[in-house]
Amino acid sequence: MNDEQKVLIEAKTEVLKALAHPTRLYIIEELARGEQCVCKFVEAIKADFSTVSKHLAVLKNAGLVDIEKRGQLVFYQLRMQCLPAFLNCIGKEVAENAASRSKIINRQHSRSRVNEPMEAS
Amino acid sequence: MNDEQKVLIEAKTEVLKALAHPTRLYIIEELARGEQCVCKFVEAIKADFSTVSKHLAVLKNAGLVDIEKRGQLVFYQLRMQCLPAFLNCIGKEVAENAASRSKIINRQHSRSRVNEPMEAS
DNA sequence: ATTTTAATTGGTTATTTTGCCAAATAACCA
DNA sequence: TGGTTATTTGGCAAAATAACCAATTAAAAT
Repeated sequence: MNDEQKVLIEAKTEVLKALAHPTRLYIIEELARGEQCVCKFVEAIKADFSTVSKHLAVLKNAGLVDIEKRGQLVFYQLRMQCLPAFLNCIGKEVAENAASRSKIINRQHSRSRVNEPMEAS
Repeated sequence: MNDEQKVLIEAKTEVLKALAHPTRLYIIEELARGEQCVCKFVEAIKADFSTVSKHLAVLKNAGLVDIEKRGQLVFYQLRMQCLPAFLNCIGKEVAENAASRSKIINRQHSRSRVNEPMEAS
């Protein structure tokens, strides 16, 4: 593995690390349905404002979201268009793997599925 | 967020956590090109055998790889078919984001791209 | 101008993850 | 049988992450 390879892999890892937390994944899935302000997440997640804000900062630094400030609210929007398809695929896999153990995950997966945007090549 | 939602999100997060490490991501990308034995990774990664083995265990527990023991070698194979497409997409994004800063990542991305299997619906 | 509301930042502590070493398995070979 | 090679497991120290509190910034409303 040479240096260039390493740089690229580490950059991709940053993106994956940003996704790899339940709170952040939840935020991403919400954003897949449309932009949201920070306050909405705080409400839904029931964590400290500062906690949510820090998670959002991680997503922003990874390039996964864009920000738009309107009035005193800050709106976050999903940036990486290939995400919904992938998350739906993971959801499907996870549901299949869990199928033998329980049916809860399966049912929930159908409900949480999100529309995937058109492929922009 | 109800309990069912939580269970599903946490299950998906496990998968993403498994991907979110440079060594494991490297392994996954190699596996996308075809099965490999543990010893090949040890060589390429230059880490302790035990370290590589533990990373592989993480991938296995997340359901990302299958194992096949042949003789004294253990072969790992990629399981989640939607991974290559997603990793290629992340690579593209990362390359674009980095474009202004440096051209290294861009060049490397073209080279590391991996073929995506047919969509199995 | 001051207060209020929304959000971010800094600091601290607790938890999780990682990587190496040494020891244990497991299959093949002499 | 005993030895060698490939791999996994257990344990521990070091590094990275996460969550909360307090303090700060910034826009809006009074």
